[in-house]
Amino acid sequence: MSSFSPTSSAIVLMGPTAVGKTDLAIELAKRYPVELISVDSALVYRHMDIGTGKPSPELLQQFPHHLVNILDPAESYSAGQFVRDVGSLIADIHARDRVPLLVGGTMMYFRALLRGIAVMPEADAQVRTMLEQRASQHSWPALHAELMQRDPVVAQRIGVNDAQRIQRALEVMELTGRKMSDVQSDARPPLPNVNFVLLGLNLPRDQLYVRIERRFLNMIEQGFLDEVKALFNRSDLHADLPAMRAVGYRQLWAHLAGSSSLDEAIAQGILATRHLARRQLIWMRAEPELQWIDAESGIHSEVLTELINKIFG
RNA sequence: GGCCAGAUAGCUCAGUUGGUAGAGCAGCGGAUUGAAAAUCCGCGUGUCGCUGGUUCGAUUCCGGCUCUGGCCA
Repeated sequence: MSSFSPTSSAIVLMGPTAVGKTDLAIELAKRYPVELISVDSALVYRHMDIGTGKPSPELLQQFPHHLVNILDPAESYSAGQFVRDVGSLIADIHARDRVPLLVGGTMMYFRALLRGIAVMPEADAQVRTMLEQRASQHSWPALHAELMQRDPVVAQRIGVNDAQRIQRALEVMELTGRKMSDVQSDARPPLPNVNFVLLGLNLPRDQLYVRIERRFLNMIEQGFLDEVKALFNRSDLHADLPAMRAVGYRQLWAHLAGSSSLDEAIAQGILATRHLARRQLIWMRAEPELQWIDAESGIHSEVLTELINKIFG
């Protein structure tokens, strides 16, 4: 059996929300010399603990996770920032003769890490405001038509109603003077020398959906609403922030703002979580190297054992 | 018990001047380059409650029945 060098390998553990990624990662951390890196666009935020399913402070102390609690909810993170952060983390972990275990469910971050992401300017609040004003005057399809003139390659893969991507493409042109399609073609895998071992944790869909509902209701029992209330009461936060658009937070925020009953907000939160899980699984299916692990067997999975043995001998 | 209104997709409902039907939501599939737990796109056969009648043809019109609301007793 061939084996990989631990100091050039990294374990990637991805899975839909509520499938049990954290539990499995902790089990691995108990048994092997790994260091955990969270790959999660919501766990980066402080003060968002219950609704994100963040490991408890005790667990985080015992099994430290990189890239957890690194930002205030008023700030925003990005796939590009993630790739920069994770690159140096992986190098450091390898230098300590340990194996990085990247665990999470933000599939775009995994994609950026594995296949690369172009060097592009960060979001620019002024440019975005300007584009939103133009959109409210002329509509997003009109701006899409403009994009079709200026950068047809990118325009053709963006829907005429996809406000977010139309805005981003025009923003990049505004800030760089280059077509986004040109800029994107520069993307390269950022860590070509790291051997990523891809594991995908999954459960049958109906079981996953049951777990999602149970977990959401459990979060409510744990005081999720109070957590959102504390954020809602902060004068510097608002519903359009990336952090406040997170599943569950968005729906409970809307309830606190008076647009739905608590029961409705809970039902909508569960629904949004199911939708999230479905989209996560779609990303995972597109990953040809991914080895699927049944969450039911978890740490006892034969596939997992075999791959782990290849890394650690 | 009487009167009235309903009964159509998993749910809420629209519709067919009689030629076997379509929206929203759910569900499913997909896209995804600094907001990604975001954003966008695609997919609609279901004894049209049951049963008789009229008709070339009934989910549609008529009768009976069943069930569900509401009102009256």
